[in-house]
Amino acid sequence: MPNRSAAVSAPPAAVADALLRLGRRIRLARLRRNLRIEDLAARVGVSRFTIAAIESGKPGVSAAATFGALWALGLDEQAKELADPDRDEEGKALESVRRPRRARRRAALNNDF
Amino acid sequence: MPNRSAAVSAPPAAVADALLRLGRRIRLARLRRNLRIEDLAARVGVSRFTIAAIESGKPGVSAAATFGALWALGLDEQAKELADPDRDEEGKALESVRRPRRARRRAALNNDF
DNA sequence: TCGTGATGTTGTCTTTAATATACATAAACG
DNA sequence: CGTTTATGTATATTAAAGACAACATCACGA
Repeated sequence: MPNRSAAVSAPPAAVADALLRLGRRIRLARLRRNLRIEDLAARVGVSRFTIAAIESGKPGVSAAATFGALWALGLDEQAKELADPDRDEEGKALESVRRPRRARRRAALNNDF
Repeated sequence: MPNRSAAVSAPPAAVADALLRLGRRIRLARLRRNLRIEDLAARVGVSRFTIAAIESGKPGVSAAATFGALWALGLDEQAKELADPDRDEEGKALESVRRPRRARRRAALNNDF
């Protein structure tokens, strides 16, 4: 994504690792199905270079291409459960009773003194 | 992802839905933690507009930004298990005994007749 | 082993993702 | 309420994502 963002040009190690692992797994799933990069690319609707980028874990590929690859391989079930609110124990614990539509910084504390 | 690719400009419904759902969930997780878009953006290393794009399910956002948001919210555990080869029953079933490093189209079938 | 074909690599070009700024809107909270 | 401020929207800018072509490499199967 243009105009250098730290998240893409130098992602946190955890993110870079996740993308690398996901790429290797997509490649494995593709080979298991005996699909060429080009075959998968056609199913997803991108060029073979984009699939190659996904499989090598490049940070810049679009989310649509990445999830599209999972979908084209029939691996999108788990993707649907990503960030499931019911499983977000930390989030549930932190959640206040009311669920605001906007976050708010703690009060400005503009009191005198 | 520049240069219009069908996968991004008009993703399959299943992919578009997945991105929309993921975006809504990221927003919910952020609000539960009482973070502003800007706060999350700072953690991820992108601008607030990119987080807004993720939360609205835009297909073009980079995978690094998307996974970075999950990571910054502490929701990356499930992401690590995406496309787990051990759970890919279809893939395991299709897999040949040998695991080739390249897919190959079925024999050219150039036999006479 | 040999030829075919899948994948890697390099380079160019086009399109657009991501940024930044400014302003509008509307939700929180006192 | 009324003020504060988070978020939405619009525009302009810029750097990179993605496509395409050509060639190199090397794995696979006959």
